Amino acid sequence: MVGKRKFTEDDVLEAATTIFWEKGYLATTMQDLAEASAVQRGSLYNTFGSKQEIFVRVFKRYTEKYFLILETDLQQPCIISALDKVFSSIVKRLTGDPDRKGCFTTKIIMEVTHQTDDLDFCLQYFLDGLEKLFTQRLQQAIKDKQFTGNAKSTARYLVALTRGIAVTEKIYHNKAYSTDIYKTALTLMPLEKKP
Amino acid sequence: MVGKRKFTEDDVLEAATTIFWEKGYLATTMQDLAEASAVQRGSLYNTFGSKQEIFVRVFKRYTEKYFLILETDLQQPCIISALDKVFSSIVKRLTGDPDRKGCFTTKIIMEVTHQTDDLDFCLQYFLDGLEKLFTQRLQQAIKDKQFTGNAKSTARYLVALTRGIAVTEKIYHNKAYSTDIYKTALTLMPLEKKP
DNA sequence: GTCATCTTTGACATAATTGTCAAGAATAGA
DNA sequence: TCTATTCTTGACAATTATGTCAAAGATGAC
Repeated sequence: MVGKRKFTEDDVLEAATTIFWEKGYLATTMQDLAEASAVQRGSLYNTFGSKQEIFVRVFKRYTEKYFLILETDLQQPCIISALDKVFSSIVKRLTGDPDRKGCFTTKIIMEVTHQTDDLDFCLQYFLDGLEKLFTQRLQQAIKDKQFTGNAKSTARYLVALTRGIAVTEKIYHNKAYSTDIYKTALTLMPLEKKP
Repeated sequence: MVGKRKFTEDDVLEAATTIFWEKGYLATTMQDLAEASAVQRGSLYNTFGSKQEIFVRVFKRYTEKYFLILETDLQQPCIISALDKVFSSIVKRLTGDPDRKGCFTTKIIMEVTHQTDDLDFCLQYFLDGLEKLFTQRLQQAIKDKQFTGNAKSTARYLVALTRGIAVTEKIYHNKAYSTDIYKTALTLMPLEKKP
């Protein structure tokens, strides 16, 4: 059958996400994407233009979903619970994947930063978003007298910590290990429980 | 001139380190390594066998050098100074590279973990080594009454933090930003200055 | 000086990837 | 029904990587 589009762009992006996640950006070929999405290579070029354009859309799509999850996890009334929820959620996702693909964004950041401006923009936008969400929540905690400290600096520190856990988790893939790390970190923080 | 080896293995490994660092493992070709080391592709196969074997030797070589630096930086008598030295040393190296290659080991970990057992072993050996060195130093600090806390958990937390800084630094490449992160972290730690 | 050994070197066949394109087929609108 | 449009499909040429190998040159032990 020829003449009418036989796929949705979102389905392709979903399939492409898996492939990019597994193989990384550079090692993924248009052939891989075509097979994974069951769409001909030519059609992918027609629809998306290039591998990079597919990737940018994949990454943006992933970013939006990630922000939603983080925002939700942060909505606990108590800052201790909120941060605990964020980290346990991260650890759960990382260690719950039988394929051990690891953290998608961290993998991509370490692989493709400084290759093209379009990619750089996506990646920085992602980290900026994390920082912003943590900062907002910490500012709220300060207002609520649950936190004493600098919101922005602490937010950056927490962003780095999430990335660090992503890296060590890739090697050890051990829930107890990753949990120990973030519990240790949270114990150190100037947090006060006021529900 | 033919008949006698015209290169040293270490020179090849040094050149290969740069290439792997810049391009990552998968994207690096034997052709790249041949050009960078000025050694024919055939000679590389003769001498090392395969790209993976070259890489394993590159990574082990790098690991040894890294351990030496970390061990040295940790040898400050005061634990506060020791950790500050370690992190400032890391940040200095990362932000001091005009090519912005980022952290070699973190990049490789996120790229190639779970591809082959040989690679996995190298990577885990590296992280295990970091943890061990941090643990030993923290145990010493406990003896010196400079630190109260769990040495092993804290060591793992510090390892994760170094990896996290490596990731955020890759994006922002900003010394003040990275410094802010580790200073924020160190401020939180139960450290006491006793020189 | 001779010979065995160790390397280099260029070549080769195979395979994979890329980006493009022309031909063909289904659909929608007039 | 006719036509313009849209998309699929298979094919193509160009490029690149891989792993191997035979020919040939230099060296050192004897």
